Amino acid sequence: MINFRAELNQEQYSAVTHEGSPALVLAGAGSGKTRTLIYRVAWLLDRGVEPEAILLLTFTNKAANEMLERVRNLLQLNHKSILGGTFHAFGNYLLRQQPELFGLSPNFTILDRDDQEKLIGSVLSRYLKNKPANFPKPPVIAEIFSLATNSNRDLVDVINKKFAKFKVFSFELIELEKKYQNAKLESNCVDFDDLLVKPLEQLQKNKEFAHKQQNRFKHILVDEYQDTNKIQASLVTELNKIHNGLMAVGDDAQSIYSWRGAEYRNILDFQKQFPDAKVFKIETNYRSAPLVLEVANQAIKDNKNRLQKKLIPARKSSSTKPQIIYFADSASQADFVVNKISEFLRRGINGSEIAVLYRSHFLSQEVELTLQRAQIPYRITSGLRFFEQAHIKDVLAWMRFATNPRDEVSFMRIVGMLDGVGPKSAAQLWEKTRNLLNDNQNLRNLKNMSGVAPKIKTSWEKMVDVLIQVSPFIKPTPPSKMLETILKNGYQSYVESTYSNASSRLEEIELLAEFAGNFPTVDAFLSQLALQSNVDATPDQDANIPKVTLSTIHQAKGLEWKVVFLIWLVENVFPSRHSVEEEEAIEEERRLFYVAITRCKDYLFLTVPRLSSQGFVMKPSRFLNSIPESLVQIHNNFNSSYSNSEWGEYWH
DNA sequence: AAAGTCACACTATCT
DNA sequence: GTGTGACTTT
Repeated sequence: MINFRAELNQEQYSAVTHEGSPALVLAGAGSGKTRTLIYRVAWLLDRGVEPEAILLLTFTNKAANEMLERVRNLLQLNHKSILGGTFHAFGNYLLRQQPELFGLSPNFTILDRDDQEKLIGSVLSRYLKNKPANFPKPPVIAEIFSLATNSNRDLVDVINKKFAKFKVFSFELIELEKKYQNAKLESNCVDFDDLLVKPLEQLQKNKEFAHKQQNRFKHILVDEYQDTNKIQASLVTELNKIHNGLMAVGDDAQSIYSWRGAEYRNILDFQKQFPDAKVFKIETNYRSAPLVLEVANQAIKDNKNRLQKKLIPARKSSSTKPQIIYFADSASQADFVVNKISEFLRRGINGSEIAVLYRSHFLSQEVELTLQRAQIPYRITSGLRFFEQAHIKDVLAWMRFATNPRDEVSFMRIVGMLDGVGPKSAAQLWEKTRNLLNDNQNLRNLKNMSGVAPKIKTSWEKMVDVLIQVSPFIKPTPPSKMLETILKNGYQSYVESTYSNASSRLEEIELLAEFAGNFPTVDAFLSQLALQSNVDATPDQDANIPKVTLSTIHQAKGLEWKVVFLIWLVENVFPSRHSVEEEEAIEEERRLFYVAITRCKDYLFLTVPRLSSQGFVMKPSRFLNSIPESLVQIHNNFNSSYSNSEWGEYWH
């Protein structure tokens, strides 16, 4: 049905139709990497491979869904049975199939980073009654644990190399880690890392389980392979053992997640790992104008650790040069960006074709405010995920505890909302609750629990009543109904009396309830939320209005826009001050710079504010030095006022 | 002693 | 917007 030869270029075609051994596809930015993967899936199906035998692992769930959707359109078929999503979502899938195999009850819940920190905090306060001064706080501890897991290294090794100032606490941290692992099991909870580690453990030691999975997946397709970590690479290696049908797609120049354990060496070492692997290179870039591409090529050239690979433009050259613009301060930078955006909009470019990118979330503020003042619609990928806001987490805590009454973190969150209950009494109540529910998880037992202080007795009983009403054990109700019950029986009035912006928070809970309507069971609903990335989940009331995008570079991965503004190109911001000490870290920042530039199709603006808000002079980013002046237009615009006419020449 | 409240600082990057 | 630390109230 599909004419693969006609619809793909030669490079893509060879990769898509490869057979008989693992394949590594080195696909430069904008080279049709996604297209290649989609046609690969279509080709496999076309050749009669059963959809159940295909596993598609991507960096976000959204990417997987979009790809599968495009495959369906391509083949005009309905393949619901292809498994696709993030490694974590896949891990969750395996765990849900046979929870007992992994030491879990079927109703286990997933801890996000915030929950993880809370659990570590409560284990810590039980374990170390008097914390030594300078003992790391839960967020840092979580980072240490997680990095060790994801890079498959010893805790001590990670502490010595990356967290040297906590060397003196190595012993305590090791103990704490064991207790934390234990606490998760007792809570019947898993964290993100468990979603990878637990399946890998079973694949390595449980022959029967391994065999079943290895047999099932004849073709494993992995996107963004440069950002997989050791555990993920091992997972893939194990799953690949019988059918050997692995195809990994990636670009070592775009590896930007080493700080969470990603190993771009997984790409460099691919042929060592799979000796019969075939390597394909896709180097024709369809996305960017040649000058933009040349800037990108120049930007990355100073990196030593990389595979030699160049991007060749497919597009014809245009006269528009990328621009580097210096401003007096960040306020005039923001003014310029917004003025320029209005100009593009006036000239008929759709808002959804424009993006403002930056190194860290907080850098978006000025531009965001200026856009608001100019009444230009935008969407922003905030640091805080929608599902991680306090009020959302609150209602979810009710649902989670009702679903999994061993979930300590959720319990603490709920009782913490009762008037007169703080951390101390919450911990005491948890001890009692845990003992009471130990042999019988019937929430009704909590109603008359002894030792509940008189002043909270009434609110405690009310709380238990709500939990009983929504308990899936007592009577299963759809998640949207559960939310409604929780809201009506107290949470709504809690929000109203707690937050000044209660109405907008309640609206968001409404939105959540609507979303919950898509899920028949709580388990499905809750795990979906935990696994959803920020990119997947931007609730949008008026999705039809085109919006300018504000995003971190990390979250912009894989996306493209006609117009890209890359702002705050200043030393210690980009590259970040945390990276300037180490060459490896600088190389990663440079890759990030490269990712940012290669998002752009036509109009690229690199902007530099010269004075900080405190008035001291900032140094322009070193990355600008690697761009030859001949490739760009440079503007010095130190006066905060600039005339629009000055930019007129830009519009030829 | 625990809970509540207020002022203040300050932002890595994320599944 | 959130987390923290100092202060006041229960």
